[in-house]
Amino acid sequence: MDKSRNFIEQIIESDLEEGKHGGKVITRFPPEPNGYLHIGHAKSICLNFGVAIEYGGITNLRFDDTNPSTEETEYVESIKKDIHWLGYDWEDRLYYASDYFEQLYELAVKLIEKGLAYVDDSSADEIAEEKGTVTEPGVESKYRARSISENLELFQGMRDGKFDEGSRVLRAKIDMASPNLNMRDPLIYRIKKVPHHQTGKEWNIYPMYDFAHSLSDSIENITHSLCTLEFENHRPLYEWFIEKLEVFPSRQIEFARLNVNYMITSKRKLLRLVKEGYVSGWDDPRMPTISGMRRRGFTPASIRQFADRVGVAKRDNVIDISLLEFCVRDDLNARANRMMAVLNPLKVVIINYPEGEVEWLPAENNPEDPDAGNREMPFAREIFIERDDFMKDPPKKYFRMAPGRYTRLKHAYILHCDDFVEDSDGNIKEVHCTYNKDSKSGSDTSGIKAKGTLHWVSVEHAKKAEARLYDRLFTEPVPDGDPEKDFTSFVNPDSLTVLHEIFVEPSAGEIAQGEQIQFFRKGYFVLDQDSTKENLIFNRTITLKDSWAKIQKKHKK
RNA sequence: AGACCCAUGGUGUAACGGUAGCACUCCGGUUUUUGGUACCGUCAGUCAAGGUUCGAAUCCUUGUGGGUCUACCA
Repeated sequence: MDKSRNFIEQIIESDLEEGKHGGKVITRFPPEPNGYLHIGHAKSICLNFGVAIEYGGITNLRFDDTNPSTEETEYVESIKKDIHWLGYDWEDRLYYASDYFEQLYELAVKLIEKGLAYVDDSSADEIAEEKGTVTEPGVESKYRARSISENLELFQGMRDGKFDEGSRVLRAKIDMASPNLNMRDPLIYRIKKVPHHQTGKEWNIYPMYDFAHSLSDSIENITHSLCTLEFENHRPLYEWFIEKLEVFPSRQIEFARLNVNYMITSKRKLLRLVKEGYVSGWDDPRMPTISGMRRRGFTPASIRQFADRVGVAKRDNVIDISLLEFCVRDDLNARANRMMAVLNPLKVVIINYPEGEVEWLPAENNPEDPDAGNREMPFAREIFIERDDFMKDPPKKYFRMAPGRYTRLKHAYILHCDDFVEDSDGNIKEVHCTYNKDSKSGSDTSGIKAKGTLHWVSVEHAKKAEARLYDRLFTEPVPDGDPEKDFTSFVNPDSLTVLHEIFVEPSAGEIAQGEQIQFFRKGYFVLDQDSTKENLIFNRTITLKDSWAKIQKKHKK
């Protein structure tokens, strides 16, 4: 059975068959260093690096740093870290568009010499005015007919800093009547007397995106330049520069950007969430940023799997976040060791268990992975169980602990619930049970059948910890889809719940930062970067699927 | 409304002129010392109308619906 190919893979395979570019495949990931990478970038990274790997090619990392007023090295560093974390490597091919500023300048000069570019003294407003509209053609600038030598001299003057910002631009001379607005004499250089994070004060002019991107691709011999759909209308311009300058023919191919419901990926809106304090920062575990997902406990493999499963096509899409959640659970189920933590404790006293006695019971680390080995858990007279694992008056399908019932403690014994203590308000204070000595896990000869299996920790041995429970950041599937309401009004007030006193089994105190674990029956967790030996902090990556919650929900209705 | 692009179950994606398949979700079931996992099953789709063809999701035409574009941003 052949793996089905997306349309980009099909293009590459057909190019390969034709022997185009000598069978080479070179892609690039071209982030602008003006923000943090998010889930949408992850798709692009996986696509670009993925197809190169698939077809024996290479992928360059190139920072598209042509606008020094919004870009910073802080972003350069975070972007590099995120790509490596995702599992991809550009080896020694770390480039910047700014590496090519001199070459790009020369190419602009060449365009002028060919009579295909001119310096325009018009103001931004005038240029906008003369651009025309979608239904009306534009008007040619009065500076359009300048001589080549005058253009050359003025362009050199722009470079030398002789003119003020905004006073002049270099434009390509194409067609002011083109139905494609991008072809109506687009700007290719503007004056910006702003220091650049890579080139310092060397330049007074900076190239525009279309010019820089097309020609940077060409300079790097990029064979397949993959970008999102909104650049589709730019492709004729991309090709115009390459054709007129007779340089390496990179090809731009557009695919649909990734959208995920209950998430937003607009850099501007993400910035607002940070600036306005809805989240703690770019790496808040609720953010769709790569750094946020990493802190949340998502694994690189799960994100790669997700990127693979969403597919690549040209139609607009909104992926159901449950697919991402599935990928995360699927990966974590296989690799996360199980441990026990009681998030909302209820004390159980095993009245026939000797006071002061402690048994260390072997506990399997991961039923999905026989090589994961065992650990030992202390068992004693007083334990904590989860508060909602006991009900004094249980409904029909409830099969956890209740008076008169038998319940299994995972890796330990079967308990019979004898009695419970409640205060005057009806709050359960503690539960009294008797255990059956012959029901020990692995050597159960008691013959007792227990429907439910509970997690637990020994009161005496458990460590206190903090848990941060995360949920979807928004309450609406498309938070920015309502023009009437600001997306911030849909921030989920319950997206973060902090539990200050949970109890974890002793070995949970020894896990490494960033190590994913499953708290038995409660979900996948990871140690947060704020965690210390004294103050353990666990981030809940995601809950387990919970069919009991589903049953409850159905009965409420 | 001018140009360009897109249209397959609830969601996403295959099928390249020859039996509409896969995944997620939903629903139901089996197994289970995690109400997890695994496994099985149910429901459910070619935007519309013409045309070409023995045969159309696929090619053509028209329509409809959606997206992008009028930054000295990328």
